[in-house]
Amino acid sequence: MKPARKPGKPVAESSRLTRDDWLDAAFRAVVDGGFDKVRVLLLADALGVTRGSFYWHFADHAELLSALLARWHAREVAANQALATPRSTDPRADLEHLLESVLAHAGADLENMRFELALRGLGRRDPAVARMLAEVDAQRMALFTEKFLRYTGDETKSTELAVLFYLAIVGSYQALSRPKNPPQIKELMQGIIARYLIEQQGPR
Amino acid sequence: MKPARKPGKPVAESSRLTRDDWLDAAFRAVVDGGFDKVRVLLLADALGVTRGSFYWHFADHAELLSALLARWHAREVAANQALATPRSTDPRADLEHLLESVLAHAGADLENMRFELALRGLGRRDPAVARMLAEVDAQRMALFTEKFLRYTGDETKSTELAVLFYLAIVGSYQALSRPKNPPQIKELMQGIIARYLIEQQGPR
DNA sequence: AATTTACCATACACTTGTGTATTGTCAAAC
DNA sequence: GTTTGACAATACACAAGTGTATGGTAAATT
Repeated sequence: MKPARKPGKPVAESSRLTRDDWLDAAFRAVVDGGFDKVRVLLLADALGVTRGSFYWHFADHAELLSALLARWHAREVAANQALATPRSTDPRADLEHLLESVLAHAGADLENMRFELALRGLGRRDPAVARMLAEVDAQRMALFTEKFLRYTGDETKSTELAVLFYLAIVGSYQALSRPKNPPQIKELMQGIIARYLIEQQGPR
Repeated sequence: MKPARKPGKPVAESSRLTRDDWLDAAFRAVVDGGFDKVRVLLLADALGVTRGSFYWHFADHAELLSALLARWHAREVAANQALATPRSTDPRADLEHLLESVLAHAGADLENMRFELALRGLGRRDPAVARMLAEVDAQRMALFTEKFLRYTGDETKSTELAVLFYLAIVGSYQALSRPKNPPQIKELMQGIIARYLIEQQGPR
């Protein structure tokens, strides 16, 4: 009846809250409602406490936001690093795996997509956020370029296709956010790669 | 010294304001600052009057917003209709003209792009806005499909390429909003069309 | 010339958000 | 078993935003 949460246990249903619990709540608020739904009272309600708790864990509202952004950035950089090492010796399978990883499918992916979308909205007003996004975009674009290069062998072709496909993925985040679109667009892209783009290729 | 503004004269520097002046001010506020910068006091300051004027022209803040959205929607539908009738007998030139029209270049185009970006942010919270955007997206996607079809002759190929390119354009609105990108991406797309995608074609 | 009409200013009430200060409480450490 | 410290509740002050009521003014009508 008394969970007795030890440090390091992400139980998230204990009696006392931690700084990360507030960050998770803020993340959820961004996902379903945007950054202006990150308000201290709303988060406190969601967590079942009052605002008094918040100002123990964070100096102010701004600190919560910057911590949230820093966490996102660190996770994205790590994810990109993980994707950088090829998971397969087959360049085609490797490229498709990258596509699947960056495209949003459902569940947690969907949440990350919504968060990133809200983040891009922030980036239009906050230059620091814009820089952070530009850095992550550049990393992912480099990933695409490299995978396309392994697959096609053509340098300029790879950079151009990487730009086109990555921009299409970013665009799909919001122009096609209706139900059952993510699977569609994934197969569409795979089909385009297979049928139109790579005619005169040969894996090295 | 006294302009004596007659009805229908868009002087925009007269003594008294009109409803459209407020809409223009709201548009500007959205372009450089987003929808939450559309506040009655800020607009009044920008227009050189006080908030008393606003509540003569509009019932409330919500009416201003819906009028602004309605104006945008009407203009976009008109623009799409204008683009529907081919401007050239050469399908390739027609397709490239569509690309140029939808891509943002500079000046007013840039402003429209920023507005639409902010609008997509709104659409994530307001289903009515989301529907409006989806309708315009569908119209533009149909345009792309038709132009590609005229160019390639292949039905499924055209729809797939239309989706890919239109999504890339939407993505370019925000992932590449740095200076001197719009011209780059335009030529990148034209190059991709010319070099990779259309190999086995012939205009009908 | 008088009056209406269109537009603007001023002042107030209300709401919603942050931040701060003070006090309360439970569990662990001593 | 006290004491300490991490966490939470309550209450207040403050700022920024909308909306409303009411009065002022200049131009257009008549």
